[in-house]
Amino acid sequence: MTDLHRQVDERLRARDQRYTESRRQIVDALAANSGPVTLPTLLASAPSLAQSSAYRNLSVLEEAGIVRRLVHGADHAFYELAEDLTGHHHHLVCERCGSVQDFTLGARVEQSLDEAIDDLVRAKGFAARHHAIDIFGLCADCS
Amino acid sequence: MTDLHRQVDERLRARDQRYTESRRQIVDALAANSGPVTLPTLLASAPSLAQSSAYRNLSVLEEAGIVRRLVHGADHAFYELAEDLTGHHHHLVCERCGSVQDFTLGARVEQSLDEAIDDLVRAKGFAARHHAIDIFGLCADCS
DNA sequence: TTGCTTGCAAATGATTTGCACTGCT
DNA sequence: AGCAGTGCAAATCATTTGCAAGCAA
Repeated sequence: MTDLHRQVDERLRARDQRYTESRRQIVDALAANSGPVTLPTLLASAPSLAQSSAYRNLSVLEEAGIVRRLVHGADHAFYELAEDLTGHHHHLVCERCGSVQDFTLGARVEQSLDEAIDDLVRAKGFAARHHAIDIFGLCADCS
Repeated sequence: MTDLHRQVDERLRARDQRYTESRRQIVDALAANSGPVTLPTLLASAPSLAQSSAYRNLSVLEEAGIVRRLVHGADHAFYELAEDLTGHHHHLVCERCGSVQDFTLGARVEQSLDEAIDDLVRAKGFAARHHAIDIFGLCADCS
């Protein structure tokens, strides 16, 4: 059992949930992909899963802080492993084909951004949990 | 006729579309609100509009670059005037009540971010059109 | 046994679309 | 007249949910 699976198992147990075979398949499929995937893509990677179970399990995994759900206006939502399992990153979103690709920013930029956000959020009385940067445009294949 | 209406009219004409009373009502409602609004909110501001017409007109306005549509996972999408009509800004998204609030970052931070993004995007062959920063958490009312 | 999980089929609900009608131009 | 815009009702489609059966503790 890999370290990833151990962490997932732990978080599910903490919420009195079992780490079933279906859930393991979902986590494997998400870990295998380089970026966020849609439900149809996910089902293609784990053909034995029922669609409704996939949705249900993704929502359990999301509540347990294992999976993050992204919505960018395309038909389907995208799913990826939570940042604390894979590392902080952001997304390039193709406005034509809807694909989503990960990227990271240098520590310097992230830090100055964090500081600016801290100030702002304090002034507004907003309790920030995380931030996301999306870059919209055309991916290499579409442009 | 205000400057805003003049600009909208111009962009619609450029696409052979008319600036009708319904569309004007939508633009007024969006301009009157401080942040992005959902369709139900919009309809409340312009009760004589049919729901389907509101959706149809918003999509026309979006294609003409007058309106921007935001999707953040809540039930409804949010709509706001395009940034080149109102100025560059970002969003605080409340994870409990789903409300969305605008904010701006200092020029220094925006600039260092722009530079980082330029480099990145060039390396990936991605044609960037715009970026968005979303901060997720709990708004002042919900926390 | 008890209760979490699953798969199937049916429901939900935001958004889109067909169609007939109204109103610019 | 000719065609864009509108409202109503019906369709679409991702996602959610009810329910009966399977399975782990």
